[in-house]
Amino acid sequence: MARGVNKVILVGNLGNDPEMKYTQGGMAICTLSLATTSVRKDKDGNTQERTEWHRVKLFGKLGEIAGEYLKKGRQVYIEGSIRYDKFTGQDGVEKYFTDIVADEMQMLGGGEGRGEARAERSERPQRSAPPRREVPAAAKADFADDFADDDIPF
Amino acid sequence: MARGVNKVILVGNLGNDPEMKYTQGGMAICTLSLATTSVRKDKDGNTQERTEWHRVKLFGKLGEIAGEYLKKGRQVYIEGSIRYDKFTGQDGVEKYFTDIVADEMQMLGGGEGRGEARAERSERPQRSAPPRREVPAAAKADFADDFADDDIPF
Amino acid sequence: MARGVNKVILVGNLGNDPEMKYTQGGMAICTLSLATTSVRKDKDGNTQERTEWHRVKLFGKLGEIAGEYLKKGRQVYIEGSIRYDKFTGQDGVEKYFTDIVADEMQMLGGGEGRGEARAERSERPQRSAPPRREVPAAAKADFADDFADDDIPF
Amino acid sequence: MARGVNKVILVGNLGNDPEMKYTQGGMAICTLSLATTSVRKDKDGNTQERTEWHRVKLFGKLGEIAGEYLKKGRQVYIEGSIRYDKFTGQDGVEKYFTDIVADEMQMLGGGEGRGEARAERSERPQRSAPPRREVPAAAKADFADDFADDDIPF
DNA sequence: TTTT
DNA sequence: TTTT
Repeated sequence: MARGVNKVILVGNLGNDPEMKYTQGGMAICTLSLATTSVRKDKDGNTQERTEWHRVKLFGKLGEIAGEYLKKGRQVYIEGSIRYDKFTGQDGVEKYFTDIVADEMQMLGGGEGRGEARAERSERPQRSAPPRREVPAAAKADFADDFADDDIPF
Repeated sequence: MARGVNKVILVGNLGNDPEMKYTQGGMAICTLSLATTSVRKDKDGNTQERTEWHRVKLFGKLGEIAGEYLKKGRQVYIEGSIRYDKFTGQDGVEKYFTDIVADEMQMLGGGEGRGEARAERSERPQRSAPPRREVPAAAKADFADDFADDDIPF
Repeated sequence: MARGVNKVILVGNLGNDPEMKYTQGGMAICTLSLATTSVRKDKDGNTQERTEWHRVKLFGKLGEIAGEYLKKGRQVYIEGSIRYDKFTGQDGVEKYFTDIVADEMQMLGGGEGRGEARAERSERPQRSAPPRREVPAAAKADFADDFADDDIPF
Repeated sequence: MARGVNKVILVGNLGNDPEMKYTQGGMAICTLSLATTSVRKDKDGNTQERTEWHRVKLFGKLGEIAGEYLKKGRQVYIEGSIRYDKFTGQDGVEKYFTDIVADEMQMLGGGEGRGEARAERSERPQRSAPPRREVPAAAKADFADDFADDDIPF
């Protein structure tokens, strides 16, 4: 339920391996650095490239799958929403962050030894049993547990 | 032409009237502050709202139309891409900005005295003849002029 | 979970009031006829319009909300997927249908007496208690019951 | 310019090599058969798959690039719109077709010998010089010619 | 800062 | 069949 639409669709390549963290409650938080590059010709006919590096967050089971299967360089489809956050550092300086919170992830390219995974985020992040346990390549079906609300970082 | 997909779809309401600027070359830059609100129930069953304020930039003719027809409170559909920028202030502190660069805009809601406009951005921002001239409600057809590349702020 | 992405985003106006049906199990099936119009200039500079009429299906609680709040003429945002079906009539002739199966719906325009509703479809269609009962304007939170699989028409 | 939004985003694999046709004016029409598969668990916990076969049309230069680089089995990203058509056969029977008209195409998977291509459709289909000529892998930049309107099949 |  |  909401008022408005906040939707992001990305296809890009990972600049690094996924970074994994876990909340006290054991929920996975996976952070991806995802590159999308646009190209245009300038007035001299030269090709100008510009790369955006998106910080993508995946929570719960979706984050576990991402951490398990994604690797630096891998191409991935992400669907989610934009979230803007502001923190004040110890130095009193305000810092701004923009994240893409993923609802859905799909590995692209298939092929040799690349595995296959796709998952969608349930209504809200779900407890993952023991962190880093073996995760099936295709998730989403058994998002079913409940989470202590304090665990959810948004 | 590009490598990857960087697509944003927003439906929200304007928190303020559009802000207009013009480059030296006369190209319009319209900035919108657009709210999207998501709602979820916390563990106590209370409704939790969270509003994201998107900074949306519209260039050239699309920006002129936005400036002409949009008003505070108005509901609008935006399609575009995410752009991350970093500037270093005179104090030496780095500042980060995230913009949604609009490719397409459509006013929603119709009705009494609300006008109607929809436009898409051409390949790259286009020179607008004299700034603030009368703009037809429905644009896109005559994006045809050329721009000095220095005018394009990205 | 899936292989591939099949996503549709529509903003349009209803050509008629919603059509409601219910499965034997009591699940609502709401069908909308939604118009989207594109415009282009032909070589003579004349404006050419073309309207697509989308057949949108909303199941379960999402369908109940649509049936309750939407009316002919109303503007609506739909997110969903395309589904192609083939039936063979009694005359032995094959008939093809294309539906947009909605995952999410949001009424647009707000304003006087138009109500407000937004909902998302849960993993799979959910049983609605008694058909046509009073439905809150904003759903999605309590998609929780289970459905006999025979009820699900896809 | 338009009233409404009619947007489709697909990621899928080609069931066949692209089919190429050319209008009398020499414009390429490329037709793809693109599979997207969704998976859900039925009440017995069995995995149920359903595959949609989308008929995707790419016109002009975009169609030439598709014809040149895509092959059966290849994974591709398509952005476009839905178009419904009705024809009456010689037998007097009405036939219905649903096409996805592509505005943008991007080959996925990259890697060994797979080439790389992405293109966007210009405002309206553009004349391609000689059909089947050598086409650069990344298009979109020089969509510039004009087309006899009769050539455009929609 | 919007909207319902 | 809608809407502007």
